[in-house]
Amino acid sequence: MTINVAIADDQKLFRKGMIALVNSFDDVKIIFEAENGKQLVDLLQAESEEIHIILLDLSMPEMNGLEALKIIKQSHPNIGVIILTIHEAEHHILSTIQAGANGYLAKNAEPEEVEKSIREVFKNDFYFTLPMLEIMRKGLIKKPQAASLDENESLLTPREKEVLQLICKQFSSAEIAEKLFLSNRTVEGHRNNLLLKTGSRNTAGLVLYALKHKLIEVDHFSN
Amino acid sequence: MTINVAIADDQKLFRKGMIALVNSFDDVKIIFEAENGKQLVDLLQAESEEIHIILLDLSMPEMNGLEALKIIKQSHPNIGVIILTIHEAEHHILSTIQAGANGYLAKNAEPEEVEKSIREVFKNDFYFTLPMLEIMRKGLIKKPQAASLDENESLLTPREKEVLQLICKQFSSAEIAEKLFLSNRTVEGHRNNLLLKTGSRNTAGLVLYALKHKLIEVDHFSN
DNA sequence: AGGTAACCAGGTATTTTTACCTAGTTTGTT
DNA sequence: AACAAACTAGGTAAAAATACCTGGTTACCT
Repeated sequence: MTINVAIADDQKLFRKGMIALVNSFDDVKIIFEAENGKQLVDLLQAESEEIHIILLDLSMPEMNGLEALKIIKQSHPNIGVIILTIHEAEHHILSTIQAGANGYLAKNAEPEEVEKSIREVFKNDFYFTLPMLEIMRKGLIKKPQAASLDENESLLTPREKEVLQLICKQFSSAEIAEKLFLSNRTVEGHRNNLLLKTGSRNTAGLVLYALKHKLIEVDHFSN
Repeated sequence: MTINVAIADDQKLFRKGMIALVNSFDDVKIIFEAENGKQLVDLLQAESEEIHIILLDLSMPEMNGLEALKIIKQSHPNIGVIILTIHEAEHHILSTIQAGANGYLAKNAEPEEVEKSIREVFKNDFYFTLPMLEIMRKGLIKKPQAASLDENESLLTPREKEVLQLICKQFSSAEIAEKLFLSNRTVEGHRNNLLLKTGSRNTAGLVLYALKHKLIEVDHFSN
């Protein structure tokens, strides 16, 4: 079976080179080419042949690769998209993966890797190199940094955390005191310690601290 | 060349079955087995043969797979670890990837997939199935709810948003007034309107509102 | 030309928070 | 037994936030 490939890249020479290279692979055929994202999307709509793989450059005029990727993934979720790029910036990689990219290929990659990536994406739906997986890992670690930060949580005593959580629920010190059967002054004391320990200037800082250290979740609140 | 594999799983029957299966593959050999994470780590230290792949169960007594994984990745970063599990919960997948897992294999997978995953991890250092990639993507996506909530943002005027952002940066009304060349009373007026419009009871509520409506980002703050 | 919304700003009063103190009790640890 | 840490709670004051008013200006829309 033949793998049908489309390519989008604004650099004509590079594009033509890639077309020649890809067509030299067994059972792999370039169906059409585009020189920007807009054209790619249009040609894809018009194309009658089924496209399996798209080689997509990120930096293109008119409509860049990321925008095109998002559109394509909506209309043709089954097409495997391999990002072609010189950029190795984490940001690019992460945002393309979020958008649904199936693979990533450096423009200075070996010809063998091009072939491999196409076949892998066709077969397994994705192809990522090891350094990329590392970047993905880093990207994943960013959000649930709870693990790295909840050591600091131990900076706060259980009672302080409890008070902090109630502060984040928009209760005043007096209300918190009532809830916890404490004196207002005690709660104010905890509050002061919280400000000191977290290095915050006021309630706003406390809420942000609580969020950063996963003591509360944004979604839990009603407004 | 032979791929040397170790396996850790507390269920003896399953473990023995996997050993038989894996040994049936060409040029793949089980070197040793462990029935919990602790034993795996110990045996790995003692082993003289080079281990290429570890098949690792997550739920094990004594020391679970995740803990073992972290330890192993520190001492033997080049060993490819494939997680064996019945769990398909996102949480497990994400935390194992963060810990450096090289692949993921459902316990009800086809025997062919077991072989494939071992060879892929050995060759490419990782093997993930499509649904897993989807989960990784979801984990990478920061806050896709933005679209649903930023309609409400128009509830606040530009000036109000500006004031709100400064409130979240822990500035007092007086400081905000100074920054924006306004009277303190004006800022207090904006503050009042913010409380009214957002339905908050105090500053804590304002910060949470700002977060929910993506007017600020948690990561941007220092404490 | 009138209406509306955003923006600015003042008055007055109360509540809440923040700052800087001290100090007793309990609990757990060495 | 001594010690530290957590929890409790009080005093005093200043600063800030909240509540409820009023009113003026500008800009934009119809």
